Amino acid sequence: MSFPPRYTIEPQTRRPRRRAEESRRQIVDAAVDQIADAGFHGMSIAEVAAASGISQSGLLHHFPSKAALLAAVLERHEHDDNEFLFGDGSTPLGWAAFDALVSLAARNSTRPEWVAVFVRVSAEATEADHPAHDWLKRHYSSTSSWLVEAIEDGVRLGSMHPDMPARLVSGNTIGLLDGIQQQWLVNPKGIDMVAHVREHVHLLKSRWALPASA
Amino acid sequence: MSFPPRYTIEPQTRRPRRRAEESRRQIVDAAVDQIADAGFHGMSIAEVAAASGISQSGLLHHFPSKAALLAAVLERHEHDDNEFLFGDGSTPLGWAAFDALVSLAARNSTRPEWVAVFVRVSAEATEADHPAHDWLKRHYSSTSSWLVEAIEDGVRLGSMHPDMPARLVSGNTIGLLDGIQQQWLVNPKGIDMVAHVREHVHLLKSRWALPASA
DNA sequence: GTCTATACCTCGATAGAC
DNA sequence: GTCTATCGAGGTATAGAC
Repeated sequence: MSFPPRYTIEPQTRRPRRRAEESRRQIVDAAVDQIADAGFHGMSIAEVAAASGISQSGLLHHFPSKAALLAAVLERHEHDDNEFLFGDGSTPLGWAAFDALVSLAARNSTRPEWVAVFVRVSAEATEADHPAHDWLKRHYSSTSSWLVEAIEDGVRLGSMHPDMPARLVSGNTIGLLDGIQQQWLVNPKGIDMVAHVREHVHLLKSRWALPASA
Repeated sequence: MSFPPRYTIEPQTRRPRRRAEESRRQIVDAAVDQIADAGFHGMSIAEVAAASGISQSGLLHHFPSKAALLAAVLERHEHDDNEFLFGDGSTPLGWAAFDALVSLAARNSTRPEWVAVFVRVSAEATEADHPAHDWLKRHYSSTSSWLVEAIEDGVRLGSMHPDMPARLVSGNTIGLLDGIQQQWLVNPKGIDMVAHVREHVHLLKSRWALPASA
């Protein structure tokens, strides 16, 4: 029979909460790389597990399914982008919104994995029963209405011409951004994403910008 | 011992050549549908075989591998597009090239499966060891240089401004086309591809067109 | 929270009869 | 030219010990 000592140094369980978050972070990191290389269809949770130093079942403990893992990846992507575009809490208005997209292109030039993730998942998720289909629809509609509102504000503020076709311009701008990213992935050395996007914004300004009036 | 009859009606072997071509056509048709739905990664030759009324091994007799089947699909796609753009043997010059792209968008509006095939395969083939990677690189470089040449001709003919940045404009136009097709797949009712592409071409003309001089 | 073991499926491709 | 049968690999997910 043994009594516990009066004063014990509790093993302290090494902050399990903290460890869990660390594991999740590593897993998402590895998933980003895999999706960037092979798309969601092409990614395997076994390989992601191996790359993040955990067993396949260990991974599934944190993310109960492949789709759940994808959701975590997309959530981080969206969070990062929003942080970048609206980090200071303010929403760019008028031409500032288009200038912000040029900055976004510049930032994306430094993160090819994320560009690849976005390009691949967007294309796959076009399918109606893809696990990211709803995400894609939300992404398009929110990005598009953000740009449309920026244009409406620009018109209201007098920096943009009232005849500017907001929906067409916003769809075209988003499409161009997506399309250029794809070309850049195929040929990173040969394509200057920033120059392309900037040229497009110049073109829009040359057609629709009004002289700043007070 | 038996002699062959003097006059025989040869069994005629039911034109095996003809049958083979018919089988191949059906298989490619089914593959187009499958790739349109699930991409190349997501397509399975077993399902394609089932959909085209042949066994899996029967399919592999005509196309020895999955990659070979994809190649056949892409070949038909490219052949159809070239037929449409250069059907009469002439190459559109100057603004006619951009107008031809508007027509192409109109035609694509009637062929969602082909748009889906293109969007998915393009995104997948961005990966360096994808079986369609070389095809994609060739596609981009040939489309791009066609447009660049059309612009150079336009400048030479005096219908386009010499300051028009040919490479940027051509990359942007191709990118916009690709990006709009993707948006259209997600929301066919809400996106008018032709209107978007036409607006872009209008924009370019408003900036770079020169008054026709004799 | 992480592991091993495994169930169960689908895939691409081959072998060989007809 | 088309079939059945089968191989071997690789996929997601679950069960249960530690």
